[in-house]
Amino acid sequence: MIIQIDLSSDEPIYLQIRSQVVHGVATGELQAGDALPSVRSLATDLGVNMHTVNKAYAVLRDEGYVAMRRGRGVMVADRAASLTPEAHSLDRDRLADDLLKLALEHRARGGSREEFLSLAIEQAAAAYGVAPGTTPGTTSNPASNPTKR
Amino acid sequence: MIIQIDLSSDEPIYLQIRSQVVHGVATGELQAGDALPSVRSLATDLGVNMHTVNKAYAVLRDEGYVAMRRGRGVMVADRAASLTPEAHSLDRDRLADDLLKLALEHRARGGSREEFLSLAIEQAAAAYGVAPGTTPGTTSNPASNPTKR
DNA sequence: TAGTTGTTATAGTGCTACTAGAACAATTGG
DNA sequence: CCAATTGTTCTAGTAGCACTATAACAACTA
Repeated sequence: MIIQIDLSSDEPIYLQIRSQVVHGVATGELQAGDALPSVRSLATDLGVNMHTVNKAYAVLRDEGYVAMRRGRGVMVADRAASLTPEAHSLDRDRLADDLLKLALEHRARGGSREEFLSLAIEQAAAAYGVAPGTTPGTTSNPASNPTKR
Repeated sequence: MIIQIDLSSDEPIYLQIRSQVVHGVATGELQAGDALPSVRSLATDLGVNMHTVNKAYAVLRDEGYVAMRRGRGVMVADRAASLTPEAHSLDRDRLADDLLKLALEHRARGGSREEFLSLAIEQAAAAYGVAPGTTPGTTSNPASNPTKR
């Protein structure tokens, strides 16, 4: 998996790395067991410090996305195996919270509910890599997202 | 309008203030022309420094939500009047971007597209203060949101 | 004129992001 | 076993942001 960062971005480097790994997990480009570049090699590739990459990986480890073992490296974890119902409920609450914030700001800007929902449907389709109308299975829909952006 | 802050929160104080004003604008609790507490008085009420409130108001001014004039105070702006089509398009792009991020993270956590969309519909309804089934007008739906949370 | 308001300037504290160098411990492969 | 690689931990420094603190200045109101 190719990881790229934007040094001029406001977003911290370690969060950019995190986002891209999460993105890879979401699209299926990264499967459980896949090896990720080592802390040192990725740091060299990106031209950043070792500790910055280490922090990104540590966050991903705390979130259950990867497993780190010294001497062996970093690999994608089987997140489904370590998912407690409480954790899922927390994720759901956080998502609901974030969606509410977006909807409120959209309304404050004069946007309509319909516009918000049509964008939500559009972006959900992009994230899941399907046409907005279809109803695919939930599991594994590898990469292939020829969306704009 | 009553503004409250949580000093123990991770979110910066000035952004907490901003969010609550935006929330007020969204629900209609704050109408164009309404006066907001002065920088100094709100700072005293909240127990924070004047500059913290000033920064919050400055952000709101830059976003077009309020107008500040020295000697007179701060009032809610008529945002619709100062909304260029380009600005609206930018807002839309940002929202789409944020929604895509949320959808991708949701998928990375193993969540389904259907779950994401049902939450989006639910929270949009909460933000617009209507039952999820109805199709109300876009404009003015004052406060009244007896949702959980 | 006096009081209130936003505006600006300087300065200090604490925290986070990032960099830097170094050493240590577990694991792997020759 | 030995050397290389990997994650882990430590100390330390720079830069920027959030917040506080004083103070002065400028525009508006009563």
